[in-house]
Amino acid sequence: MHHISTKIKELAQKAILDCYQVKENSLIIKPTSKEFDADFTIVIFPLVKRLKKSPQEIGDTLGKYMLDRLEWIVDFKTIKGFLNISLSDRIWFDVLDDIADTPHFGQQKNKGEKLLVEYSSPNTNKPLHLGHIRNILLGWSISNILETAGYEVVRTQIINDRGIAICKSMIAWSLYGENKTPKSQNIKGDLFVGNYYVLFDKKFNEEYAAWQKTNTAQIIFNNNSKKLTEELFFKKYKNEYFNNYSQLGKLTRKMLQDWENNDPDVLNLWKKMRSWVLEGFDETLDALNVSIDKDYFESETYLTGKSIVEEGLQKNIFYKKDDGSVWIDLEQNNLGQKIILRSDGTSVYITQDLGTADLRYKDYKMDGMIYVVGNEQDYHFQALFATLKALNRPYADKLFHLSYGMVDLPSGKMKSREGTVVDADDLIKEVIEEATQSTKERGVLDDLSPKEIQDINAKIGLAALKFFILKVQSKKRMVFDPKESVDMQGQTGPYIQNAFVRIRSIQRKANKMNLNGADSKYSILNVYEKNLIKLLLDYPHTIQIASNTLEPSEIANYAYNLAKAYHRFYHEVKILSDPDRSAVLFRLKLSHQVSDVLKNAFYLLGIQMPQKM
RNA sequence: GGCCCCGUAGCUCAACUGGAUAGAGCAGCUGACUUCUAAUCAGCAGGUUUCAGGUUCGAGUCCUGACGGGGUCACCA
Repeated sequence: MHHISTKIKELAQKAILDCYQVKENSLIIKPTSKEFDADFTIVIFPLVKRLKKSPQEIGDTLGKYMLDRLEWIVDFKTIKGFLNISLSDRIWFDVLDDIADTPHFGQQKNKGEKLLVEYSSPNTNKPLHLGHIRNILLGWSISNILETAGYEVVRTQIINDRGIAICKSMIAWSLYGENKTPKSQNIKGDLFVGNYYVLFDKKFNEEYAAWQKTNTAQIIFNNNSKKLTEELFFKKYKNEYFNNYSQLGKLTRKMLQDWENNDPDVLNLWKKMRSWVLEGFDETLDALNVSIDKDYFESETYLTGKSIVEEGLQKNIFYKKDDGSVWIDLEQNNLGQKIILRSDGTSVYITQDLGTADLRYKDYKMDGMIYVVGNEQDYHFQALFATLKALNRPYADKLFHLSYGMVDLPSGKMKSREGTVVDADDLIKEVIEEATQSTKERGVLDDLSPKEIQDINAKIGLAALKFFILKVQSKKRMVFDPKESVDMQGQTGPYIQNAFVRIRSIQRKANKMNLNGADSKYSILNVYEKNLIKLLLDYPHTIQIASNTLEPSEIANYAYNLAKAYHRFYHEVKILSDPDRSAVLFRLKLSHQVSDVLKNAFYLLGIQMPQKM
């Protein structure tokens, strides 16, 4: 019964075959648009040329044929090149019954495939920000969607916990930290460490500014300035200063070497500070109500890629230049030459990713992987996938880059140097605060315990934030207006929650009225009811699309449309006070199914439903 | 400059993948709570889908070329 449209399509194809002895495979069937009174529409135009008959004649012939064969087709009309088909109400009652009888409606059957999803993937030197939030929400949501679409899913991340940037915060803490800890300062661990990362930059800039006045610096400037102003020259020279003259730079590079040589003091410091950051990350993920099954750390995987480099060289998939660096030729994929290993034998970004991929295969034997990473890395992933393909990895045919656009502020790009980065924890706090204000004003939660109130406010605030981000197609760059993100009216998460809460409220009342049981006498659907059933029927299809296109926004927009249709229905139709008992029971049943699907769809987005609001 | 992505109402986004008169929300204006929760509903207004060509019965969607925005072209990640 979930396949009304495919049934109609098949019948239409049969009709074409029987009436015109022509086979038509790419028939288009779609829901009839609102301004016409029918249920499904078959587009006739493509047939006109082949059959050399008028659209009207073809439509009428096919319509009549179908009307005669299927009892639940009750009418048809050919308008211009469109054959509009009307179905009997009974089929929609059957559909609703069928949905109600389907346990876990929307859940597709097991595909027997395991997919690994990578998201979040932060650096352990500063707290998460708005960009990470988009990443995490997309990763979490697509994981849920894939599970519902029948895949087994493993949620992972790769944590960048090594390298020069990490050492900067370690140096700053050793020099200026006075043995303070997140606990002693009562600061969240990731923010605590991030502050030292910022402090390093500040101290380094001071050091650099002082150095610029020295004779050495002036000589360098005079010899190399090439007409640049002093300011501009030293801006460009910063990196070289760090590597060749800076005291702090020297300390930092020394620390990285010591780290790679397993110096116990450095390792201890590194472990301590890393654990602070990771604790902080955990808190943020908790606050967002998401989780990750398995962490991979670059500190653990950065060496493993090297065995793959050996393998690639042996199989002549990679080649070595005279200086010792290793490359792969991806010219036939239009991706040029890609470096796989540095001339000094140390690994680069892609080396790690090759290693991590194999490590994951060893751990999980997955059939494929999805990397949730910003679109500035499109090229990297093309190269990575092509390389894994060249290496003939068993999972190489099912690798996807869920490439999402940057998040801008109304004022423009987020820039850490200009302090315009929106901190994840601040943002979460803010949206919950906004929800709290709102529920307080409206007084709807007054009879609940403080804990329940807090819980509901968190659900509402997070719904606003998450929906605001997930409703946008992932590949599009989006503008994040903090003011709009806490909006709770119109096309928002709370609007959809509100539809759910209205249904719960009705159900509570219905229970008190002892309105239970089934009644099948209700037989005439109004447009609002029919519309809701049609939308419910769309749900599995929507999951399919979202899963195929890796697009949570499909679910977000679907949920909005369903909630909107319910709000309309709620306003236009008496549910409990209708004198016809069979109507009441039918509408309760319909409402219940709507609430189930809304709840499920929101689950797919990682958003929870409150019972009251 | 080469390659990749984006361009739809004042703003934020849709448009079932080529189908009928391009839809929602916000902001603005008007109306609906003694009635199942008004975080709601209805209405008004808002568009040469950046531009110019092309493909065809039919283009916001496909192709070409401009223009505008962003990304990327590291032995960074």
